[in-house]
Amino acid sequence: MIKTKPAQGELHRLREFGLRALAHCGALDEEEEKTAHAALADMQSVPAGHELIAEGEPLNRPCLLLEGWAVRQRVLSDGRRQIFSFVLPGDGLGLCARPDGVALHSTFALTPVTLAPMPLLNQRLQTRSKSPLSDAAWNMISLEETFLSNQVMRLGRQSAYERLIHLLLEFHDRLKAKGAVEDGSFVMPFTQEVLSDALGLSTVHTNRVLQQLRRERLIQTHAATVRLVDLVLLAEVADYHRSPRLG
Amino acid sequence: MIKTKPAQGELHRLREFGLRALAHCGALDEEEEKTAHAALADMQSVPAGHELIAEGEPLNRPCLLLEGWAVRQRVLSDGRRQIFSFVLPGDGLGLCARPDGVALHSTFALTPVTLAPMPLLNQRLQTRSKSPLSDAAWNMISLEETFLSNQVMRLGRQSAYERLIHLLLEFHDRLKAKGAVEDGSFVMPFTQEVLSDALGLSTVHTNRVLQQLRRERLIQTHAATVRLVDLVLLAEVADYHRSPRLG
DNA sequence: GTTTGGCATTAACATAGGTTACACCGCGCC
DNA sequence: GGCGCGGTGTAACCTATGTTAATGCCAAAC
Repeated sequence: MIKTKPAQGELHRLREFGLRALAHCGALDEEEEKTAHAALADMQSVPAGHELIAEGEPLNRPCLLLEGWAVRQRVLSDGRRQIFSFVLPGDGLGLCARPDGVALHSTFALTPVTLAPMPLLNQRLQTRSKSPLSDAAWNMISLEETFLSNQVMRLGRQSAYERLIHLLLEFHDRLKAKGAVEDGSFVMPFTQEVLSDALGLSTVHTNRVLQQLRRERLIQTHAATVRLVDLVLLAEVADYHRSPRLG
Repeated sequence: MIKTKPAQGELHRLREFGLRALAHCGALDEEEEKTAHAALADMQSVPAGHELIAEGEPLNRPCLLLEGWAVRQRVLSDGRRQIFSFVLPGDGLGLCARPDGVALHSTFALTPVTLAPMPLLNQRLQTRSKSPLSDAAWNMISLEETFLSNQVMRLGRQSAYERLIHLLLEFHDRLKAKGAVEDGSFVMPFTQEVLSDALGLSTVHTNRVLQQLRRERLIQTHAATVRLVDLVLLAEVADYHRSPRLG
């Protein structure tokens, strides 16, 4: 896999972002902050389209995603793809509660990504030491589970219209918790095909529903930026409930 | 909740079944077997239709399901129900890897069930002691995750026909691992509505697909018993792969 | 600056699956 | 033995979503 260091100027910004993301899940004490700070120096960039974790791979290299988006996915033997969940900047990657865990899904960079290995995260999960950092790790795992549960609900019992809204709201809230939302608008740096593979729809239909939402003035888009215009109404329509753990 | 002891005669059989189920996931040493044996004395029966674990409830009372079937489910505010996973006899219930875990789904008895509290299971998860019983607990959790992943794949990217076959094969393999399959046939003690709510289909369509499978002589049914006639062909059609962890 | 290729958009058409409604069947209950 | 009820089986019809294919747009590559 091709890996490079990010540009010098970026480095500082990303490191700060990483520390904030960790602290957001559970405030770090001084010692932990130092360890995390050191780990963040190891950050690496990977181009879009690369596989970050292969299905079946042992999960022993936890990372923090500092920049870019990734997905967890599986592919049927005839090529149909299902996206299970999204990994956003500030999210953990390759975490595992089980001692001998193995990846159930392949993890895949949607955009160029920057990530930093964060071995402490799994260590803390394994040893069950009680610390802010282990809180952070458990929080991340716990959120992943919540999102997966929502994904099942969407796919099983919601219409395309509801599903799309529900997913957009999830993005909104997750990004907002990371300070990446401005007046209801945020960046979704990927194609409608990705959205379709997450929602279990065809690209054509995903596009139709997007058009409808625009016509109804529930969302606005330009380039990769989406703006959710009426959050309350959208949440109502899609039976969406904000995860309390998003803080 | 109404709880009663099962009949005397049953008690012995169910206890043996419970011990075998635990041992199947990770062979017990003598001491653990004694503890488990004692715990199994506390078994209780709950009538069909009762909620065993409420959504949001803290997961601190792990149990072993000894008899009957249960489901984990969520319900949308307009009443649409989605079943996330099934709990079969011999499966664990209320397990949680996280220290402060809370149920994401409501767990619900499909039939009258008998279950035994098994506090040791969570203890072992929490303390990370290395023992056969903790292997068993992790195995159960790990299987749950696998099945949930398969559920997403089914709902997102498979046709009704494929979905149904895939789920039937999953039942087959899980029950077979517990010795409850005889020449490809096993008991599914619940209505087609349950199947529909698991597969994200209407009951009418579930019925249609069942008819089709019968016409194609891929399955046979009588009363609540199903027989999968050609396992290899079925697996091929539904892109089904047996979980290696089923032993 | 032209070409090219990926992506969004749109239209026409096809179909899987949903909805409603009703008949039927077995079973417990009076 | 008749009645009521929950479940299965069907049919007719409807619609959400898939498929195919064509068009246009824009940005990167040449």
